[in-house]
Amino acid sequence: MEFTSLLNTSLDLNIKPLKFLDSAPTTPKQEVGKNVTFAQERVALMEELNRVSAENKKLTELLTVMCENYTQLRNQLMEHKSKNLEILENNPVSRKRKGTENSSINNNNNNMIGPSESSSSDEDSSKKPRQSEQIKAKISRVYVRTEASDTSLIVKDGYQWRKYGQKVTRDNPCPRAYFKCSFAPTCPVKKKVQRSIEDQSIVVATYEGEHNHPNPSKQETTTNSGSNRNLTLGTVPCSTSLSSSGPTITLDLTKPKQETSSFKGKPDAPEPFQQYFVEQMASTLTKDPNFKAALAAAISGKFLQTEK
DNA sequence: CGACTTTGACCTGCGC
DNA sequence: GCGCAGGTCAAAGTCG
Repeated sequence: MEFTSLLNTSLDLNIKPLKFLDSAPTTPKQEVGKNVTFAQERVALMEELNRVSAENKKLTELLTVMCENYTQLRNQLMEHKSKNLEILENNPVSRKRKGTENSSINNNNNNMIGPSESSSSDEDSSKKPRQSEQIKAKISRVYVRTEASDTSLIVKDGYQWRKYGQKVTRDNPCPRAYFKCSFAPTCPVKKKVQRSIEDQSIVVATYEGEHNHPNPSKQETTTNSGSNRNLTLGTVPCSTSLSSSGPTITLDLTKPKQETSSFKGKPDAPEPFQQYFVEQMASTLTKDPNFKAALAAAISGKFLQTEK
């Protein structure tokens, strides 16, 4: 478990200042009523703190499980890739359009997020000769969770796209939309967007090629202050958003491969990752009214202590 | 009026 | 060669 050992997600809420209440000096009889109220508040605060601590512990456990799953999946992926390479070396010529071995050796798997789609999509394996130059181009796949009721195949990645076609493919009843980057007329990047056949709330966006211009949204990101924030996850650019269906992390995998894969290659350099987690946790906690209440109680307790 | 979307037609590659 | 399937084109429609 490489990350949990490096990430200390527990929150040092410094609950000790409240202990002054236990050792509060004896008060005159006329303040007995006041003490009762204080005692009640103290009990309530302690309960609140216990609850928040328990929640914190739960979150830490959850994170541990997530990291374990990630490592497991990564190992499986590496194993799978090496196996496929062996197969390809043994059978170098395969003209099957539906061949899965081609798709498994291209860049897709390196950039995959979420569950790997072992079934279906063959769009990357069926490259035409006139697109032979594009085979070399970067191909990445991004999974984005959206509202299942949302029928628009829009993946907000900061770039400007122009839809030029839509097609219903054989293996997926949901239509596939074809987009071209319209920010720069010379930009060769294309994008295919289709809902996952397994989970229709997940939209799969496949990017082909590299943008020959900067991300037009990057200027805006510096002034972003809403619920949508753009962060940099190490060298992996990503954006987070909180929706009714829960938080969504979208990785911008259109960046050059060496940049996006550097995280995988250097799991022993998790500082930006840790920073990202801290930011995420801080963001989540500041949105939690219970946490705010507990924090306010802790701070007011500290003030009371200094006043005495 | 320009930019964008929709959608049917067309092109091309692949398998049989 | 034919049919199928994915990808692209371009005219028509829509919207701000």
